[in-house]
Amino acid sequence: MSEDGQSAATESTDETSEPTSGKLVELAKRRGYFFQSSGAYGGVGGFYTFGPQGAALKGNVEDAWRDRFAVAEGNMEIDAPTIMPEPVFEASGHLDGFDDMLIECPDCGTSSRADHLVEDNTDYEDAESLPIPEVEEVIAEYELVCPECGAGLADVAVENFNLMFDTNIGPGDADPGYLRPETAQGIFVEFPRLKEYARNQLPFGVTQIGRAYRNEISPRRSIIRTREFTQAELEYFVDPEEDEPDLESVADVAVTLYPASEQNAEDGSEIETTIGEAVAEGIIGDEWVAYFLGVAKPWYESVGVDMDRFRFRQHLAGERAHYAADCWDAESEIDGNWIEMAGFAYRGDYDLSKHGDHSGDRFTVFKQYDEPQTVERATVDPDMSYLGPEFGGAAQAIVDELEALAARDRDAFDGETVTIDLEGETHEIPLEKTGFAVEEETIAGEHVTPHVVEPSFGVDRLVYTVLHHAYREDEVDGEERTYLDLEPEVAPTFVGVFPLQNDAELEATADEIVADLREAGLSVTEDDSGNIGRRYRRQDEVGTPFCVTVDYETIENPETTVTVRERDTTSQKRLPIDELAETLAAIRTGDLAFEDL
RNA sequence: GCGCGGAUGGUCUAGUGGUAGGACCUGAGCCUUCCAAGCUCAUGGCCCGGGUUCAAAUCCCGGUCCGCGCACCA
Repeated sequence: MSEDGQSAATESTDETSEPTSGKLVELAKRRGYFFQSSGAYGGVGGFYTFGPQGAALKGNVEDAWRDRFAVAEGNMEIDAPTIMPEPVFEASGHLDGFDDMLIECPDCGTSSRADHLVEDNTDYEDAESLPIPEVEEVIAEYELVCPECGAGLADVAVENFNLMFDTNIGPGDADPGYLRPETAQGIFVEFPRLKEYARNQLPFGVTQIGRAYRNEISPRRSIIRTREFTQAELEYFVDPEEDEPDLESVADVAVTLYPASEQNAEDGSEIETTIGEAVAEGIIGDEWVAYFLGVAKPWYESVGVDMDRFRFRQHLAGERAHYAADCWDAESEIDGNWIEMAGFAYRGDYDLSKHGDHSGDRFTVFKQYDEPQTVERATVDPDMSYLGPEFGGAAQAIVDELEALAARDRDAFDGETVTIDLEGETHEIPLEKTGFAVEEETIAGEHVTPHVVEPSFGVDRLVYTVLHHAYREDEVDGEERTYLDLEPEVAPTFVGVFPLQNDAELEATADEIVADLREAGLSVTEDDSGNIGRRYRRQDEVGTPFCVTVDYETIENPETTVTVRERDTTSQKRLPIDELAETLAAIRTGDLAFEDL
């Protein structure tokens, strides 16, 4: 976590320019946000447990995402299994595409892609499709060497490494399955049924919040890169020819963009613009992607991402999947490094077409024309009682050719006989034996494969960013203080309730208040230990926005008020107990501000 | 997976070939009429497995985990 070099790459924006990751990870461990899993058994790499505060924060973030991307957009949410059978991943391309052949140099230890080595140094073009023993043979035959140190790689084993966790479905290994490497496939696979729920009307969107698994070679940076993580994904299915996003509603959203052209430029930099302008100037190539960027930005802000440390970065041509026309990431800055929090991709019909090809089902939507179209169609209905005896085994081939010919060249049926060329031989078929006819057909519509726009969010990285961007250090009355400036909407604990001192009467009143607030649906913690300042600091450190203190005025005053203390400013106001729950609930939903009390 | 560095109560850390000390936290009590105060007491630890040794938390080897760099990140 060195400061040099890294922080120079980006202009840090505020008082937290000093790296805080170390301190944050320590706080997260101590206060129950997240920590290494299975610690009692030595820990396991790339797996983290969200503690009591972390699970609540993550849940709140997921709820906020659901409100915005499912409920507010009118999309439907599903919950698919995390394990799916092998054919799903054959179709999706993960079985091949996620599979790397690695070969490790015995001398210098460098790992290289064995298939790339072969392709670069031999005439083989698609080494990835070769079985491993054959790749090993080729390496030995061509005496390929390590690209780093030049050591010979003949007789070095090629390891197959697939980033997917595999398992067996049921007993034995006849039915392999995989833990999904992204939640998206669970949506795509169910498309034929989901489109029924959408009553075959495009556009429609399906969301899913769930776990995905990748057996990363090297998990890093606490919960930034783990082997099990949570995604919140929206697959939005559109008719590419007709559907258009409501760009107007997000046109004025101000965004920081880092387009590919700027990344490639010598002195490129981020661009401050609006969604509307970026589309007008062609910076964002796809309007759907632009729309969801416009939805995402204010949402990120609402859950507490610092907009001075946030940008959308366009994928460079090289990092884009081949089917993606345009792709942007949402990135946040953590100690001078930009990390990817979400990807917004226009995936075309790639996914649905693949599943349509590989499965027996139809991954299309029937699109009705405004007016039914009448077309003339030439058909044949061959007389098999003639063709069979006449041509024997070739009869079926002749039928196929007649059908093809009718579609291709109606004029061929103008004469007394029809001429068929079949494997060099010419056959004359009497016209009346072909059953040729031109019919009028009414076509009500067509089957179209929808295109997919995919906003895909990493929830863990977002939670990490929210914590990191909320981390604050300041001084209160000369004492150092650490607090988390979490948005009330996502803060895991919303209010702490304290009796000012050890006093049965104060404690009894505090108990009643706690019960009231909990009944109002607020997340409440009660604390009567130590002096009042310590209790305030405790809540500051987990980011609890408000604390209520029951003092002697509360039990003496007929109006029975308590103090409400706000976390960031530590300022206090007195509120009547009977208005407390209602007022705090309104603050949490954003309908009321503490300053206005 | 490779290289470098690291691992001591919940957290942060001191330390030596002779079985560990501090600070903070936490709990109990006293005190206390609003911001980590004070006093008393208490709980709690050498990452795991081998080896060397009379003796290993310390030295050696292997592993696990963490951080960083490389590679990887459809």
